[in-house]
Amino acid sequence: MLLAMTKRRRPTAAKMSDIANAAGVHVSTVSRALAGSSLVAEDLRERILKVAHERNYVVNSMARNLRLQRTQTISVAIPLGHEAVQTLTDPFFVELLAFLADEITQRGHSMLLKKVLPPMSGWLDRLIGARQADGIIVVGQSTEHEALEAAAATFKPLVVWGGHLKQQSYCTVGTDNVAGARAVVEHLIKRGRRRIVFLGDPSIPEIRLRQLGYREALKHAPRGPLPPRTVPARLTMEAAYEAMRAFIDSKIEFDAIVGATDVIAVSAIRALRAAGLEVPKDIAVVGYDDISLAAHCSPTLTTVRQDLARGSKMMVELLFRRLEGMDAPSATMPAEVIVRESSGP
Amino acid sequence: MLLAMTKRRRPTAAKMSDIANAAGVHVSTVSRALAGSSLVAEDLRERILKVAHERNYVVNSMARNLRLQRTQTISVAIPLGHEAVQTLTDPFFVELLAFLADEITQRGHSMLLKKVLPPMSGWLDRLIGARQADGIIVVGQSTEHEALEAAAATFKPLVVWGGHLKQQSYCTVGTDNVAGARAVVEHLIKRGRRRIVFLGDPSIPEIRLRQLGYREALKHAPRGPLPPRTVPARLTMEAAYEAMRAFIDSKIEFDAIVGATDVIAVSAIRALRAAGLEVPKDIAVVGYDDISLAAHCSPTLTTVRQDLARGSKMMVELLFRRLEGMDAPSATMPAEVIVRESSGP
DNA sequence: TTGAAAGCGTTACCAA
DNA sequence: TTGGTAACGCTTTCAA
Repeated sequence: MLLAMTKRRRPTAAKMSDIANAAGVHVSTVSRALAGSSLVAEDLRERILKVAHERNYVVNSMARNLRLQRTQTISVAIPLGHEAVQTLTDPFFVELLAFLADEITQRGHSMLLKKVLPPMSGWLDRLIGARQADGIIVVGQSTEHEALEAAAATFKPLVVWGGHLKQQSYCTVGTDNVAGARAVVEHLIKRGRRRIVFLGDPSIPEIRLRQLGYREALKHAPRGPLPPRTVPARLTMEAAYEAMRAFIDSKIEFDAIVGATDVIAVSAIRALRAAGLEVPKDIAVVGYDDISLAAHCSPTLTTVRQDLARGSKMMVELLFRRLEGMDAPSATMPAEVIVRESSGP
Repeated sequence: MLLAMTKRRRPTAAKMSDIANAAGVHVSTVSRALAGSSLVAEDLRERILKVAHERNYVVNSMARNLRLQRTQTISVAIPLGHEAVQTLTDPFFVELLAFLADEITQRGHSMLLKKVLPPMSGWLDRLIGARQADGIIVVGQSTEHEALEAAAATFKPLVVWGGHLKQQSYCTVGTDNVAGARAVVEHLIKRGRRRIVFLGDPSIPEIRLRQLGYREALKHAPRGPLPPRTVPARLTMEAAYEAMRAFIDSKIEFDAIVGATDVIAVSAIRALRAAGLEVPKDIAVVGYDDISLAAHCSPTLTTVRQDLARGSKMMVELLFRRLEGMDAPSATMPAEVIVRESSGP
């Protein structure tokens, strides 16, 4: 009685056997008709389709999935093991998601979005084991390199956006972080900057590779090696702002900042200005990603562009190749320096 | 033979009966043990859990869903019937998605992301009928007011982000578009602007409500009514830029632009500058949404803030209430004017 | 060309 | 407290 008041059943949806009864045939015939099998007579098929349409019938995907042992779904997982705040804020990832949704939808699959928060233990095995999806795309390696490495040994339909590391057996798609970072730092050196600081968290593989490129550029500076310096900064606006502010307070001299991401770079600019420093006059700043904000912030941000449309298309393509049992190797795409105002004249 | 070369089976995952065999009990006992039922003896439960853990067992969600008649999944659908380009680009929606992912995950559900592209016919019935999700959140009414109205009659667990229209039976969450737009236009009037143009596509319900607020503000201007003028502009950066450019070319005089969204406002600023006009000196510009770009673009954008964290929390809360069979009415949240540089001194 | 029946991996009811 | 069994709604093999 109480139950009847709080719980209310929604109208039971039609199932295939209902359609079969209404059309005066067996369920198996309806199944064949709906699948467009050539076995069922043309006129009968049309009659069945009409009945199904009239009753708004849609095949129950739970039953269908169980029977067919596939879900027509791709899981997109975002590990946030490294984030201070556990919310998905970086526009880069979010833009990437939108592109992935496009590509996955286009192939007639659904996209299941999974945020993964600490404690991280066993998340990938659970995700694979639950069989909610036919394949998995992981956006960003975060702190999960080892988990990915372990899973890839037995689970093939797995593609990761991130940095390509040496001795890595899972499939990654990403831009050439080392070359991209090196190029943008070389650009800073060309503009006369000598005390260039890297702002970012090198415990994340992609960031680590960018740091590597940064160091290479300094080491091979045309007028002799320049000293490297890394200031750790997490990926959120607030954390990066704080890190920049603390570094300014330390009174160490510098004339340029290499943000590990655009979000970090933009936050650094805000902190620099708050401290009375001018960008790019006093301090030049560059970022990485070319999120849409980069072209619209003030000053506009010199950065390294990652082609997300291409990247997401590539990831989905590789994943589907793997779903078909074929091998699909990692792919590294070129990164392009986009020169704007923040790196100075 | 050829098949064997191209298709490769992944290692068959353990199922519940495997665990049952290994532990020397019946499947039903394993099921109970895994569910934490008090019926199964403590020591036996632990033995079963250990066996399951050793073999990395995870319950197959396809089978579980079918049996339980629920999916622990929420579909988030984004109708793009109105978009020129069919890709999900508006940062506002994308930020909203991120928050929704947070809220849905927190309640132990998965989030299924669905873009809906033209032709739109029947998409909602299909989405409901397929039973891939227990409930549905629709982000933006787009052109789909009627479809929503029809579906809401029989399907309760449906919540829509968008404008609250009169005589609407489906559940919406959104900010008070009329009041928000009215307030920001009143702000422009206070700053001395007299020829204020609305830039946006009023065929979308939310935008239509903002246009209404805009008109109200003009009508009740303190020194007598001001003339309204709407320039239609679709929601993408490119379309808005083009629309603004064309309007500038028309030589009609104006001194302020009300962008229906921040994306439109930012694009308008770009077009105005390209035409040699200064913002805010020659033309004041305001937007709507307060996406993160608004605080960082140049000049910074005066806009109407929608609290997305609160909005998404509200949507998910209402949806879950509806899943439990309770009624849950629409909710309208206040909108707040954020004054920045683009509206002038 | 159609019908009957088995089976996908769970959970829940009924017996023991 | 445990085991057996039916059922969730569909697809597919085998018979007719």
